[in-house]
Order: sequence, then C-alpha cells, then structure tokens
Amino acid sequence: MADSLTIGDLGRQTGCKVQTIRYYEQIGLMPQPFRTSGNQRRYDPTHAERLAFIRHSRELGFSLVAIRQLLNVSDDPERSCETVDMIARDQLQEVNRRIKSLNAMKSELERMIRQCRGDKIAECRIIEVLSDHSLCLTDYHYDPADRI
Amino acid sequence: MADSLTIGDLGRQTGCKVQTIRYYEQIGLMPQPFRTSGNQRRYDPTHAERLAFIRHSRELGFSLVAIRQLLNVSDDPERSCETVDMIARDQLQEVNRRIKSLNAMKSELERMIRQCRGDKIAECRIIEVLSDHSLCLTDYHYDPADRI
DNA sequence: GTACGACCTACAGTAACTGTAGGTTCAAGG
DNA sequence: CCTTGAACCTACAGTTACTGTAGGTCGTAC
Repeated sequence: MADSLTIGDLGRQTGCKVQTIRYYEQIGLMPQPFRTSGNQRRYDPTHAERLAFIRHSRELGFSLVAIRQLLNVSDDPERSCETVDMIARDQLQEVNRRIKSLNAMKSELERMIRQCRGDKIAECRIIEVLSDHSLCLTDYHYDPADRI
Repeated sequence: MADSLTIGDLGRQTGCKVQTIRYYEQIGLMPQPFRTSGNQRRYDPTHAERLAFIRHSRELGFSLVAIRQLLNVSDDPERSCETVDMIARDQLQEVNRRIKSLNAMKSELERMIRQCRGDKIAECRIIEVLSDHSLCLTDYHYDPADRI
C-alpha cells in the first residue's frame, strides 16, 4: 500500500517510541489501525496527524486526560472552543506555578552552593542548610505533585 | 516517655504524611524506631531531624536516591564535602533545565491563547497550533522525564 | 469498660511511559 | 525457494514517590 506506515515509520515521523504508540492505542488515545494478515499495524496519514497532535500537546505539558478532552472537542468543528480555551489557560497556570516553585528552588540551591567553603562535612553549609529549614530564605509549600 | 513521638506527632512536626514516613522506613531511608509493647512506633528527636532533612531536600527537588547519598555522606563529619557539592550542583543544573523548558512552554501557551479569537472549533487557533508543530516558535526537544 | 481516634500490616493504584522475554512476520539477498 | 535479520507481536513487570484502602489492633480519656 502506497501511503501506509508501519508502527516504526510512524514513530520515526512523530518522534515517538513504538511502545508509546502501542500504549496510546491501549488506553484508547489512538484508534486501532488496520492490520496486515500477519497481524502487524499499518497506519495512514490521519493517524500520523493525531499522534502529532498528542505529542505536541505533551510537549506543552498537557496531561493525557487533558489531551483526551482536547481531541474529543476538536472532533466537532461546530462546537464552541470555550473548553479548549479553558484547558489551555489551566495548563498555563500550572506551568506558571511550577516555574515559580522551581525559581525558589534555584535561588536556595545557588545560595547553598555559594556558601559551601569548608572542605569537611562538619563545616559544610549545604548539609547544614538541608538539615535546617529555618536557614532558608524562602518558605516553600511543598506539593508532592511537583515530583521533580 | 518524655520526648518520644508517635508517628502522627512526627508527621505533624515535619509536615509529612504518616504513610510517607512508613514508606521511608520501608525503603530504608528512615531507621526502624523503637516499638511499644503494642507494636506502635515511637520516635526520638534524631528521627525528627533526619526526616526534616529528607523533607527539606525533597522540597529542593532532590530525588530519594540523591538524598540517600547525602545522608550517607553527612554521617561522616571528617569526609570531604566534594560529593555533596557535586550532588547540589547537579540538582541546580536540573532545576535550570526544567525552568528553561517550562519557560518555552509558557511562551507557546500564551501565544496560543492570545491568538484564539474564533468561537468555533473550526477556526480555533489553539487546536490548529496543537495540530501542527511547525506553527510553533520554539523547537522543543521533549524529554518524557519532564513529566509535567 | 467502652468509645473513638490513632495506630498497625499488606496490598493495590497513580502517571506516563519503559523495558524485557519469548515468539512471529516481512522483505531483501543468494 | 530459502534464509537471515531487523522489525514486529503480546503480555507483563518495573519506574518514582508516594497515596489510598481494607480490615484489624492499641491507647487513653471518660
């Protein structure tokens, strides 16, 4: 077939690992493609488009749940794009939150490293600061969801 | 016992969930504490210190693997703090990398949202941009480890 | 003595993949 | 036509750092 792609082709085209494509199919994010008589997947350009959408959204930090919504909504061209706008704004907020949190970490790490002058653990400021939050400038509100 | 803490006390003191403390014990990050005859954990101030160290390090984004190293090294006051310094510098680099990546996301999301003027999906710039990476200003190099 | 919150273990679930084992298919070269 | 080897297949375990649940026990205040 002229424009049918193997899963490997599709992966190369979209910069997505083969296992990941199969995973997306498994969770219903990618539709089941045509199969050869030998049970191998063959994709057409609409699949490539959809996967590109998914990957690009992932690059922008959208969760798979959000992407699923975006895909559902985008299937209906007549629908209002309010939902899409909201999902995007939520994502932007989340990104801003993370940037803020990372910037706090950055300052504290820099300060810690700058202060390390001793060569023995006993006088190491890094260990000292890590042991005692009160030596910190910033007051974090740690969210385990910020799994870094 | 005067200064012995229940696991709940310890959790309140350090802002750490009870399950998380048990988890840290399970993976050997926290030592096994004394147990009452009824098999309940009782902690002393050295435990509280160690847990504070772990939590503060987590707030700064260190992985549990890195924290384990930091704890090992910090047990020997005569040892050079070269290792500690290196772990901290690596962490700073990682934080900087993530900030950069998030800033790229931020600009792209803002641009996308700014351009959304239509009210129907058919003319929604957000969906359009998500569908087509070439409409992007930035060229991402997506790392799945940046699980956002 | 009883009530009730805090504790206990063990295990399953989370996100978004990634890796492995063990087997099959496809296309090119001889 | 046959072989070879890369690419494919399924199924399942593992990753990180927890979080949640079920089902039962302990400790203490009244």
